[in-house]
Amino acid sequence: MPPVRVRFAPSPTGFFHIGSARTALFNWLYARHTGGVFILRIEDTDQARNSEEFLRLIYDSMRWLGLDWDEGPEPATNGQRGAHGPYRQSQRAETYRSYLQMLRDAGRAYDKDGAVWFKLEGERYRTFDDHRKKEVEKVKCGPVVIEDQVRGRVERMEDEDFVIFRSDGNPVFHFVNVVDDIAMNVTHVIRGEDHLSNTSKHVRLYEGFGAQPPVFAHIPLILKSPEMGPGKMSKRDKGALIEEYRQRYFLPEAVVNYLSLLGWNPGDDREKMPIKEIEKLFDFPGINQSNAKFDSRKLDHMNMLYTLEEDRDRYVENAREFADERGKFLESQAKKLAESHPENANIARGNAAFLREAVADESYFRNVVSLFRAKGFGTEALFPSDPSKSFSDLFSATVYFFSDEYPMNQEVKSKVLAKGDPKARLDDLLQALPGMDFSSDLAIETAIKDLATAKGLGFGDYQAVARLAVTGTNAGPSITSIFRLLGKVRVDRRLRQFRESV
RNA sequence: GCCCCCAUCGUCUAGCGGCUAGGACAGCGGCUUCUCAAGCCGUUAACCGGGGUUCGAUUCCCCGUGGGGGCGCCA
Repeated sequence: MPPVRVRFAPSPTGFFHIGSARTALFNWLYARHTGGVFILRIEDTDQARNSEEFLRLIYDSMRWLGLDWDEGPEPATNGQRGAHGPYRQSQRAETYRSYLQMLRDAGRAYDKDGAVWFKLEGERYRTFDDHRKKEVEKVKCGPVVIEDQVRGRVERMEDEDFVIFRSDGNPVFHFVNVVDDIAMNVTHVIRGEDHLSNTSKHVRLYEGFGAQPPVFAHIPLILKSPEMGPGKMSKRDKGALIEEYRQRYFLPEAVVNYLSLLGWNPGDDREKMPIKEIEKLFDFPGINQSNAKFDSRKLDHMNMLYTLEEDRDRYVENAREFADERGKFLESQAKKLAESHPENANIARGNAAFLREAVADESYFRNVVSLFRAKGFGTEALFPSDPSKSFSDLFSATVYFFSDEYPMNQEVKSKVLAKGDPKARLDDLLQALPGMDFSSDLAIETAIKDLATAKGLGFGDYQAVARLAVTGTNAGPSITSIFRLLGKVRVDRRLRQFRESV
């Protein structure tokens, strides 16, 4: 058995979306599973629609996901890695020319209407095509038989010559795809089911070159979730772009784990698995035949599982980076808005300044972020997808840690104030505060419990009103941690201020 | 219109002729903790329909229906 060589061949004509990522992942997994070679090949023959920016996004997204390639472009050096390059089709014109000559020499290519066509073998006849509303020439030949590793035996008739070089002189997808797979010794083609119908063309081309077709594995597509409507996931659908998850600081392991489960499973109940485990178990028999609908809630859940066990330092680093990025974004917004909407510009500038201050005290920032990490913050709550809500994120959830100007949730306020005797509880706390030990969560908890016991009450009678006073809301970390991080001075000031307002 | 693929809870799926049809997400109910989460316990929910084959079909075959994809000088 020759070593496995698989490839992922995206074209840089748009954002990198989860369908592409999943195809890349399955190829990568198969290479790693078999100890084979994973090739990245850029299919950029359509100059009109290509862009260097989208190309960069492919590299970045793949690296973020951890899908390293053994052969392919070397973007850092503008070079190539591997012996079968170049790996950008825009640089392979010579190869295509010589392969075309092979076809011409074998009498399998001819010119028509300025384009070059691939010639099928068989008896010819003309017929009217209803769909295309024109007469076409068909060729009588046997069906193409594909032994697909996922679909099983698939037969399809390929009965029309097709274009392999456009009249503008550029080769078309079917041609370059097959030529490169031959030239790069690709042994297994793993791609989306939308290519299944194309495969008959490809097999005919392999035959035309006298080459052995690779093993095909057509994997199921990722469809929209029911609430998004019918059809397959497209770049416009919410949650379709890998870039979005990166910007929202999803953990790439979580995204990869979720994606691996879309159309594949290990054959048992396991879902959350380290990538090494997935590598070990991944193989064609585990791949499903039916399409899978995308479910963002399950992805969120997977991300939460990873977040909860995420290494603390990296989590804090991510938060810091987020604050930094968001700060820059806000500053640039402020600059843009300065003349047209000065008020909004001021808000943006203020928020940016806030973020700068928040990260300035490193250990304090670290402590605050860690508190939220322990609560599984990591998805929408922490890093929202909607940039217009520029402040409804970690820093709206934590604003009271960094500023005395935190919003008071009026709904929560009226609810909390309606229960028991909040004013008395605030007075109790203010009175006990000077003597309280703030050295640890446990010490604070003990102090509040002692106070409650002395008054014939429970911890909860103090928790809600204290939380409201110092945070303005009813959600967040434990009140003891909040007290400890804020420190006695600020707690005292806020309790006092709040007491006066009620 | 033609061709190809697919079909188990709302969603991801296990099942590979005999199961009380299992798990996960979401939902619902409860417990626990100082709130919100998380966690724990419980619970609602599925074999698309019709024919065969078989002692027996979710499982194999055919038809229908439904879903998806393709039918470019896009990739």
